[in-house]
Amino acid sequence: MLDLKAVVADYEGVERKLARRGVAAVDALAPVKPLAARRRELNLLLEKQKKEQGEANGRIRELMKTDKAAGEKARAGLRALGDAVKGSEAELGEVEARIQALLLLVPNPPQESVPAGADEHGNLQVSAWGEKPALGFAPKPHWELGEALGILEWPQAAKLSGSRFTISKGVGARLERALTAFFIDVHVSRGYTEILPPYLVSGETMTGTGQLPKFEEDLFKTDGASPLYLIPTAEVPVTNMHRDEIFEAGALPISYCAFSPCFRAEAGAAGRDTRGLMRQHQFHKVELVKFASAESSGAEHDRMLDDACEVLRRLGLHHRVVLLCTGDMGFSSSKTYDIEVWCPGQDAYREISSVSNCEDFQARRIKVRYRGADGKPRLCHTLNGSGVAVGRAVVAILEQYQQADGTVLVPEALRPYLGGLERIVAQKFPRGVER
RNA sequence: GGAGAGCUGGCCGAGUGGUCGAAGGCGCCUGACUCGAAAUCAGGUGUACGGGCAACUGUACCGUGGGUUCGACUCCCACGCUCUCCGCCA
Repeated sequence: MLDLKAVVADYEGVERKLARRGVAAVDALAPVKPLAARRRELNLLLEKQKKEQGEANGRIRELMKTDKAAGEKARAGLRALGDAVKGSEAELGEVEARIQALLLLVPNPPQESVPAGADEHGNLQVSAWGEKPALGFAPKPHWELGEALGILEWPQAAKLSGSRFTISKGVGARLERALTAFFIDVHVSRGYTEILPPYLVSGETMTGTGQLPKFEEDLFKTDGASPLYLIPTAEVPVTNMHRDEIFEAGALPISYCAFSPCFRAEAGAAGRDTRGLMRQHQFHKVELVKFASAESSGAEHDRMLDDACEVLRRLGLHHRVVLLCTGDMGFSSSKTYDIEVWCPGQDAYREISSVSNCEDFQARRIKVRYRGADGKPRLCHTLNGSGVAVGRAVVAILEQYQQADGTVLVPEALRPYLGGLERIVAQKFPRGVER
């Protein structure tokens, strides 16, 4: 959320920064301007009225002690003043609620260093690690490999839940569990604290990180009197964990890693990535979250990117890093790097991690602050990044480590987590005939 | 799910209609004393929004939201959360 004070102080400046996101962002902000002016008027009026009321009440208090009759008489005249205060309060509350509702729909302005662009074609490659493995045969996509190996299963999943769900079996299931443990172990060794958060959260929590109110159609929601939402990423509960808190100076940065399943409605993605593991309603992810000071968030952002890349380096997975352009960034982010891993079976680099600096955009919504050198509370900067998506790591391993005979080598770093397994070979599981 | 108790400042805790941002204590900061520290003494110590170049200053905030009242931490209603006991349960 934008700072109303900043919007009022320099409307044109804020507008110019927002314009890099496109006209829709500017249009979202426009109606705030007249409301802010009205809010200021009401604030001044209300303070004046309250001061009058306070003074009048003081007089009555004294009167009641000395001359009860006169006091009773004075009471009657104050009714109007009390009503006026209530009226002003009501209108101010209404105006503030409208401003709030509008500001919640305005995206975070991009940092200066973010390149301009309308969509993913404007993204900028900033680095790459490793190279495309020389397979020497026509690589298969992971869905063919997974099915042939018997470790990934879609027809049965569709029977249970419909499209965009997968069942992992045998080594396939163990592979996800192994990757999860491996990712967490790497991040913990590099200073992150492990968190296992709730997977269902309130609407308030979803609003704190920016999923609501604008992106409700992307979320799964429970029925009932007090509905809850299924988290689309552990970023949501972990970032909201410190809502309304003030950190003492020196406590920052605070770094968390959290495994969770992620639930996404994938509204609007009809027909895209319908095969395989790429785009599921439910997937697993290890998420990184940091709370940093305003001064250090840029450096922490780079460090988080490196932490996410580290797990891919240890797995020997070829990948590249792109800096997202203004048109491709998420709502809450001021700057985002995507890590794209090479998927030879799809002949494409596919996103496996997204590392964002939200600056104070989320912190303002959830009031997470820290004391600066002067002892005054300041908003934290929040950062989040995948470290990394587990299902997509399975995809990359299957596709990059596939062999001509259809087996898949296990990256060395992962073998201790799989009981020393060096190679995934076809497995058979009991199966009846469908009738 | 049922019954009871409670929710006040960083923490503990007083306050049952008016002078309460709120007693007292703890913690923390500053100063005095000390070679230094402890102890002791004195002073200070919240957040938000607004006004002022600034020193400063106004208003609000006692779980949340309503209501009663000239005036609510204090009375009424609803909700949330915590704790204890009972039931159920992986």
